[in-house]
Amino acid sequence: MDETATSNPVTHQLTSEHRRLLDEVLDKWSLQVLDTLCEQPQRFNELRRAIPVITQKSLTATLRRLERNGMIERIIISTRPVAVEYRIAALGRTLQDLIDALWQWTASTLPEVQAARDRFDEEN
Amino acid sequence: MDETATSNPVTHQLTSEHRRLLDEVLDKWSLQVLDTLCEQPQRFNELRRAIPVITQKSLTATLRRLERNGMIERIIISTRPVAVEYRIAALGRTLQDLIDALWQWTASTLPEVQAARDRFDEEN
DNA sequence: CAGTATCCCCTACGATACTG
DNA sequence: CAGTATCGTAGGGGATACTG
Repeated sequence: MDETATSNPVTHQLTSEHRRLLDEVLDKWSLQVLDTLCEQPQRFNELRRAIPVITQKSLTATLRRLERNGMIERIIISTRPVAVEYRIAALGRTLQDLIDALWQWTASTLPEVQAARDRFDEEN
Repeated sequence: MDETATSNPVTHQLTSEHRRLLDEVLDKWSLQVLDTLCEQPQRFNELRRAIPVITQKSLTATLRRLERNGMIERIIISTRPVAVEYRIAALGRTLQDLIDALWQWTASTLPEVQAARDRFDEEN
């Protein structure tokens, strides 16, 4: 589908559009939400429990943004107290490996990063 | 080197430390700075020219943060008007493939994302 | 249950001016 | 050249209260 950037390590076409897409998808809470939804569909309050530190407001905003960008789907189940289920969309699935790679990267480099921080802070 | 998270897709140890590391390294300008430095070391004003939209202030802040986290090195060359060179550090190199993957992901999915946005916006 | 609606703060960022 | 210093603004996000 895309052989645009196949062997083109240097000249990226980094428009602000591309950067803003990453901004929207890699923002403060998105990774954790996507991560959670990659495992299985979740209801709104299930997500709150899965990510306890997030506020309702931020969770709503994150879900709306991800839905708008086609990363997740919002499914309304018309029961009496309405139920809403969020599930990862096909586009969101394409991010899964990247997200996993990012988490693994943090896990494996955090110790060295912290050492670097300590060095930097005491030099300063 | 790390077989910690090799076959562990579900239970990440997502402490706030890990998330904050991503926040510091994947912030608004970091990707572009790292990307540029991965190609070759750059002086301060070279970086400004490579990323024209960034302000001095933001570039300085980004460079300091990346240096503090061990991603880049700041090398002072004591000439009369002092020269400073920034270069990618070993830790920063470990991010290179991830960054490339992220850019490629944006490039290949942006059209679909925009279609999703259009759909979302007209439904609303 | 799944959200809105407010208020409020804080800091990220831009713009501009200045400096060793 | 490679930055600091200062001012000002927009909005991201928390806390809290309310609703179909």
